[in-house]
Amino acid sequence: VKDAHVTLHDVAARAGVSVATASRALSGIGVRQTNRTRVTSAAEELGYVPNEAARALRNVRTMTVGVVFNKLTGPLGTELLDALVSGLDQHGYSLFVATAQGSKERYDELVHRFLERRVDALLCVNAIGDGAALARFMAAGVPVAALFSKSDGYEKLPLIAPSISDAVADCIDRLKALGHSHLGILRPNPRFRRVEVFRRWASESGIRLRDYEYDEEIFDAGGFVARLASDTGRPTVIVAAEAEAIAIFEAAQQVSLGVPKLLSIVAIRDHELRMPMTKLPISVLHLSPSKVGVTAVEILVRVLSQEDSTSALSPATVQMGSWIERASTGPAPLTNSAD
Amino acid sequence: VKDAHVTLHDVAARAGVSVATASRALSGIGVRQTNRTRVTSAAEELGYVPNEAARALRNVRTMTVGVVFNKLTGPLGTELLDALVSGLDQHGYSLFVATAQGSKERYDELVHRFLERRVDALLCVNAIGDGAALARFMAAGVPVAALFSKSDGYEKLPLIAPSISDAVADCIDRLKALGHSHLGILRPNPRFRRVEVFRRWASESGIRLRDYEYDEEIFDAGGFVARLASDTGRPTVIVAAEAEAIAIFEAAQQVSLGVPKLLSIVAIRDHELRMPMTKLPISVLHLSPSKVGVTAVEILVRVLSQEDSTSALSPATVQMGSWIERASTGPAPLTNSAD
DNA sequence: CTGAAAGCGCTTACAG
DNA sequence: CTGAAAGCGCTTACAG
Repeated sequence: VKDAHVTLHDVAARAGVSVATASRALSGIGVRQTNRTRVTSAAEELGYVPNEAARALRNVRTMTVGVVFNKLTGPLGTELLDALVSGLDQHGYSLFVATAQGSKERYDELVHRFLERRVDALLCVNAIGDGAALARFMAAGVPVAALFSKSDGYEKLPLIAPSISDAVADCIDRLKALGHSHLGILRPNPRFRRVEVFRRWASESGIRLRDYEYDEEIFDAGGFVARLASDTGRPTVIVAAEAEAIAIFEAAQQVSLGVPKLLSIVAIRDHELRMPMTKLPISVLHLSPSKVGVTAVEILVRVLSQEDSTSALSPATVQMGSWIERASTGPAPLTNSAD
Repeated sequence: VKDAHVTLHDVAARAGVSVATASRALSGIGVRQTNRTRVTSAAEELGYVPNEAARALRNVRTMTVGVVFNKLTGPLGTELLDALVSGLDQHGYSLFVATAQGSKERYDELVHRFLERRVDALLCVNAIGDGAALARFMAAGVPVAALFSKSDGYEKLPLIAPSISDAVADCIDRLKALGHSHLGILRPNPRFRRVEVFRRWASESGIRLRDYEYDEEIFDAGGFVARLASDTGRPTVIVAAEAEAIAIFEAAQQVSLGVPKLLSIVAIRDHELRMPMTKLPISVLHLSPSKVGVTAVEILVRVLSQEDSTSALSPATVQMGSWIERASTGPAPLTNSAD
């Protein structure tokens, strides 16, 4: 029962031509007008659907791209994937998706799997593992790129990295114009590289920067705000992830630490999801991972469409941040400008 | 440069055997021990990676599954996808992903595309469009299932549908035990089928149910709570989507409509994302779309592994809800039990 | 156990 | 413009 598929041979027979002519007619190569119409209508009547797998074997290209995620869940991944799948689709590529769910071993296995699938290109999102299969991709001239971040054996891959430095610059410029000279950043303990971008721009603008570490799991906004309120030398602006920024905003209102009158707040928004729990007008640094996807597709398609498969994917930095000012940031209070 | 891939022919040559023997050795079919080792080591040395596309052409199966989404973004989609890709992967299948981004035409095109790819099975999430290509899938004996919901031309597909009725039953039972007899449901205007499930179980338990419609975009929690507070015949429990439930909780506190003393609240949680804006202990009906994915994979694999490809995918209903009680639900107040 | 051969469905030089 | 033929890389009856 399986494979009741109509084949090119069937079409050719019905049209009374050779398979070669049928193939040419269907792909728009020069054939006599009469033959063309006969073939196309035969294909139509029979419900012919070309076998892409067979075509892939004959041609070298499979017209597929593989993307392997470290973790798929989480809003960043979804947005990226959405951009990738839509973009590649427009260029005729189908996308294989795989996820390692945090396991290095799985990650390497999945990369190898796509080698077997003969994908035309490979995208490694937040790559981890030994990258043993990468050499084979190189040997076969298959372009491979890392997305977002890379590590371990994937270190040598060209990286298409996200950046928010432009948006941070906008934000800092604006805060400075508002008279702020002391900025506090709330960050979960260990890695939170974004702080570094702020540090750089702040120092360039002559703005003091202070770190506040906290436990992501049990952030006590009330306590934080209380400590802040009793600190006469406190920053006049606080930057935090959106959830924490909201909590701080609410807590600040309750201890009458007016926002933005006495304290300005900037949120970093990780995702596109509607955030309806609050009507609070928070100024925000908005991240759009889809921009990384769009850029990745552009770079990929450019390389793939070249005859000379230099296979040289160029690394890139994608500005995925944007600065949106709302009412949670205002002029710096005069009171504690001189601490 | 492209396709510097080592082929089975190369391996056979180096091992000094025929390609047939090489093939058999690699797939563990009976060959002499000496030959087996020679072939495997030859393959190892050459870095042989089997060409899955060629294998697919020869065998009938491509060991691929296609999933087309109506919309990929949004937490439901991600969780479902994660479950699908992990599950199928374990059974050796690779997953093609596509998204129509809300367009019916695109949806149909993408389904057709997967026909060309000769996927072994097709999953249609929230299918829309004329479903013109479905007949071809049928003819080819390729199993196709709809996930979550179906419409238009996809109506006749077996549906793997999510349900929360078990969790709702748990919730209602509990509320009844707490003495509640009047329940209010907040729902965005048009479609919000979930309400029906509540209606059914409420009526079975002899609980009165009242609908409140609202505008999702500009829900005024303060106004809602104010109206509620001044209504002596108000429900003693309110069910709402999580965002709105939180807003109501907060608003209720401000007008001293104590939760759960005077009003119990139940939230419906659509996704897995950490929801840190609130420390509020809200009782919740939790949705896990990944369960739908897991079930889909089970059903699919069962059919695919059958010799007699009956291609008969069975429809199923997946309980994806769970009832989690916290402190926002308590005993019904005595005051307005007799309205 | 092993090899030569056929064939999966297509495309494309190669001759007419 | 057209057809017969080769070949993409594999697997599997079919004979030895």
